[in-house]
Amino acid sequence: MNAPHTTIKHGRKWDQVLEGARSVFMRDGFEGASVDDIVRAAGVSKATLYSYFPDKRLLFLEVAKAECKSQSEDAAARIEASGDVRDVMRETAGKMVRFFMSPVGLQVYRIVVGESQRFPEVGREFYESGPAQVRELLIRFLSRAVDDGKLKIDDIELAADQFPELCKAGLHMQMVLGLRDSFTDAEIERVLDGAVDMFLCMYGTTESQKT
Amino acid sequence: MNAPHTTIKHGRKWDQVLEGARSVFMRDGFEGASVDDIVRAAGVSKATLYSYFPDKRLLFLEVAKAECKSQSEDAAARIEASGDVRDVMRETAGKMVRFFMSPVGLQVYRIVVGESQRFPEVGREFYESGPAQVRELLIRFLSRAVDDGKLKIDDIELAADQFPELCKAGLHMQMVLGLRDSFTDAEIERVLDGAVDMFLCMYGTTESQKT
DNA sequence: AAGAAAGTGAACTGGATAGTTTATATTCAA
DNA sequence: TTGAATATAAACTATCCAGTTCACTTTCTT
Repeated sequence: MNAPHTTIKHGRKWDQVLEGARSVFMRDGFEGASVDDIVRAAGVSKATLYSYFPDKRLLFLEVAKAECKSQSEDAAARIEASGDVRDVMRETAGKMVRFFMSPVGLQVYRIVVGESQRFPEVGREFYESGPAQVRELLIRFLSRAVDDGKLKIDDIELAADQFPELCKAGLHMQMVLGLRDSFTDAEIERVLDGAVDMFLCMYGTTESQKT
Repeated sequence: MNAPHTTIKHGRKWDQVLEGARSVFMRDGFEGASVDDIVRAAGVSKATLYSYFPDKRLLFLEVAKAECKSQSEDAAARIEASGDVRDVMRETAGKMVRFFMSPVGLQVYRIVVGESQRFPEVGREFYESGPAQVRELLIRFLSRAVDDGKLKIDDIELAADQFPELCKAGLHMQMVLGLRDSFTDAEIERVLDGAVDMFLCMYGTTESQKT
């Protein structure tokens, strides 16, 4: 479709394989997904799959990285936007939490957690391409806000670690453990509002006391 | 050793099997641990293991529950103690985070997360016997503090979910993903102090502003 | 149209592992 | 001491699955 012969990537079926892998991994997890299922879903032969990806693990890693990339680019667009600190944080919070709690976000997390013990590069690459990107973004955003006198933060890195944790308070664990498979918007907003309130209570200056 | 014939549990080798399973699961994860390894570690025959536990998953669940139980009892002792709110929270924070970040705590988490998709009762039972216990404890503690006028909290359940998240800000994920295998006491204390400061900034009344 | 590159399918290798069975041995209570 | 309950060792069943190979076909390029 896009760029007929400009594809510097790999052969024609690369995307097809990746998409098949994505859908099967998301449905069945890492161990649960058999390579035969993946080739069937991708409509591709096993030999083709193995001509692109040396093994199942690397294939998964590629899927996870693609997800993280698209996600963190999305978050970036939001956070670069200027505007009231509270509003930006509130929107960013929404973006983040809706990703961790999406089926894809949860499944990537589950698999990465499960595999990063046996395959440390899985954990590392996931972290670099997902959480670390968001963290950098937040750090830049917070630094700017501090420079502008809109926030007062001694330890910006700590603050950048605290915020995402607050945003998923209680929610993420229940979903990851399969106790709940969804939350209402009201339940989510309660947590997000709580996160932003608490964050600004600690680090806010003039604008933005508790709503 | 203890209680020669008082053991209402199961036969004589129950504990032995459980201990062997614990050590192998903690070393190799769930999929990584073979039942043959476990029986070897336990010094027990395979048939014996299967006479106590119907399958590998239930065996793991028993191990995880035992860990959680001992852990949450430990946390209970600390939090029931009266004293300055800040001190109790700070100590509780330390307890919690040192458990999540212990090899056993991490490994139980990794396995439970990995398996709770395929086996929902694993997630549920883990949650009930670990995080939910601590949550209840916190809720009771915070309610008391609110009644005594030491804290001001509208949504106590939210607060009880926020606190543990703050305590592991940045730390837990890096360990779970294998990016770091330990943190210095100073690194941990920075996060714990930050958690307590932020929590009390939001919910504190008279005593306990930022240190 | 022809040769090269990419893809196919199906069988195959090699290895792992959960759970069962059985014949034998140990433990323990009465 | 005896017999019932419990434990053992080891072989066995029954799968399952990642990754390879190869003879053959499709697609692309020129």
